[in-house]
Amino acid sequence: MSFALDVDRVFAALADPTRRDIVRRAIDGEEGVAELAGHYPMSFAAVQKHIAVLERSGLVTKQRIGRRKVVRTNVEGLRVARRLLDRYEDLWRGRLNRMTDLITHTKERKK
Amino acid sequence: MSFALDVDRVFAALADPTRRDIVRRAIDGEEGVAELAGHYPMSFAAVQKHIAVLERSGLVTKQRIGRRKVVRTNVEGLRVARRLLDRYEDLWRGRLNRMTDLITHTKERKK
DNA sequence: CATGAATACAACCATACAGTTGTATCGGCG
DNA sequence: CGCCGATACAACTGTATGGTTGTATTCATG
Repeated sequence: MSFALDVDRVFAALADPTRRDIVRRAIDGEEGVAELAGHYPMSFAAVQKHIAVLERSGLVTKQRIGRRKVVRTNVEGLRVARRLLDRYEDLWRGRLNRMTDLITHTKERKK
Repeated sequence: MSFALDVDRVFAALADPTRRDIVRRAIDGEEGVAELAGHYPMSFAAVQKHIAVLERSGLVTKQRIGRRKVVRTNVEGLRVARRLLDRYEDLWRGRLNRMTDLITHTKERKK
């Protein structure tokens, strides 16, 4: 399976509009590489490469169905990124709390 | 000020561990460029460039304090990325709901 | 108001990436 | 089995990126 889910690769993969759109479409997990390629104004091979990038990042997987390979996004990959952003938000809130504490402290000192 | 907050740049900026660490540290908004540079095993100029990338993406801003320029992360930039990931999650849930509907429908047909 | 600390910028190198075209492999189906 | 639909891969081009060193700018402060 070789499931990397490397944070660097996940964010790098999401930094391209074509790839984000592939991720969106592949949520339904119905289209093969060729169908996906049809939606973008670039060569088949280019889209194939984008999908390969997404695959290495762990954001999508491919599964053989009939004679096609269906691309499907792996929500867990999206959650890895989301959790990281959530941690930053937590730190931010922590900072706010510390600032509030400081203000409170100051006020008490002033009394 | 030139506040971009371009999604592409935000994700690209987050795709580097050094830059993510700068974002984390700059949440407290206390260190200047030189202090930040001290934490990483690379040249001052390299860190400066990383900060410039973060600035162009809208993830951090700089503010002159004394003779330093203090770097502080802009939470709104993080939220832009988070919202996008949230939308994917919504689509995913939507897909799950549609699948459930389909199953329900099938069951009813079987009855 | 001159000096030096702090930051910015330019030029350069190596490597990675997005796109192209062309060729090769793979596997379902007549 | 053999064809062909579908996918993969290789080689090449232009451009962006991460890193370096060196020089320029800026401005607080003694």
